[in-house]
Amino acid sequence: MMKSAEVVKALSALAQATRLAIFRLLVVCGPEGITAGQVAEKLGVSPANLSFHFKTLSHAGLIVARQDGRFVYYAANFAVMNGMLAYLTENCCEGNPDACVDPKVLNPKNGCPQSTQIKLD
Amino acid sequence: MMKSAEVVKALSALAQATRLAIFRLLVVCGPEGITAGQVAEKLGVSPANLSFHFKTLSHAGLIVARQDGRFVYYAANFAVMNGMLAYLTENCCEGNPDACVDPKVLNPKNGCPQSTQIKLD
DNA sequence: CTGTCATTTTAATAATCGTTTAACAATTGA
DNA sequence: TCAATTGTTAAACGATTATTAAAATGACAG
Repeated sequence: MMKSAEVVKALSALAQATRLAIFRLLVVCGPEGITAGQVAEKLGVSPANLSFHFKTLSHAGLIVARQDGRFVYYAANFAVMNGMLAYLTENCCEGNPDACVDPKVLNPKNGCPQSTQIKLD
Repeated sequence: MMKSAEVVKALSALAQATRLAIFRLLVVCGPEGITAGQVAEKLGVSPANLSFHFKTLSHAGLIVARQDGRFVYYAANFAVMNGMLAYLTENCCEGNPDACVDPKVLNPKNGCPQSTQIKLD
């Protein structure tokens, strides 16, 4: 179970347009991740600014970096993301979560929406 | 589907210890909500400060207010919360969400964890 | 080595945010 | 109406945050 301070840190990290876009891109890319340069190109962010935001996300535990030669690969940390989501919804509706049900179909294994098409923004 | 700016607003609203505690309390209380005074008492927050944070959460669409006599009841807006969570996990792992699976058992109807005990912090 | 590529760090600036205090509504019951 | 209760608003202050440009690091190919 995550602590409040950790969750606040993770939410703060995501509460910024550029970082939210970075994170969503990494979520789509899965555990292998993509290079910092690819992220910069896809999102049109300057290297210095991107590095600043990577650090914030990384410090919050939401992404992990792995160096490969000259490149640095970044990937989403799904455990922390899921921990944060669980913290937000814990004990919802006094143990009767059906009271806040959403019609969307979600993957029962991880609570992610079951979409077939892939697109961002 | 929520827009990036709305999600950033919702995440910003939750990215603060007091507001996160307020929201979690309201999530547990369900759609009926509780009064501002009860929240103040449970969390030990001054009325002025609480009102300030209510406004931020309300402006982000995460909570709704309803007046009843002298009291103002606040309740979590589950639709916006679920929309925010869906936005974060959209298209995860290029449509193979099993790659980021979490062992926790989640309610397939809404993605909330299935807990039996109720407790905060 | 030397130069180039990929990324990070530093420093500076402007903008936003959280808390407190005090004063201000709105509702109700005597 | 008067006073008590419940909650909101306004102003002021210190603290945090995002962006930019420039310099610096680290890795590799020739």
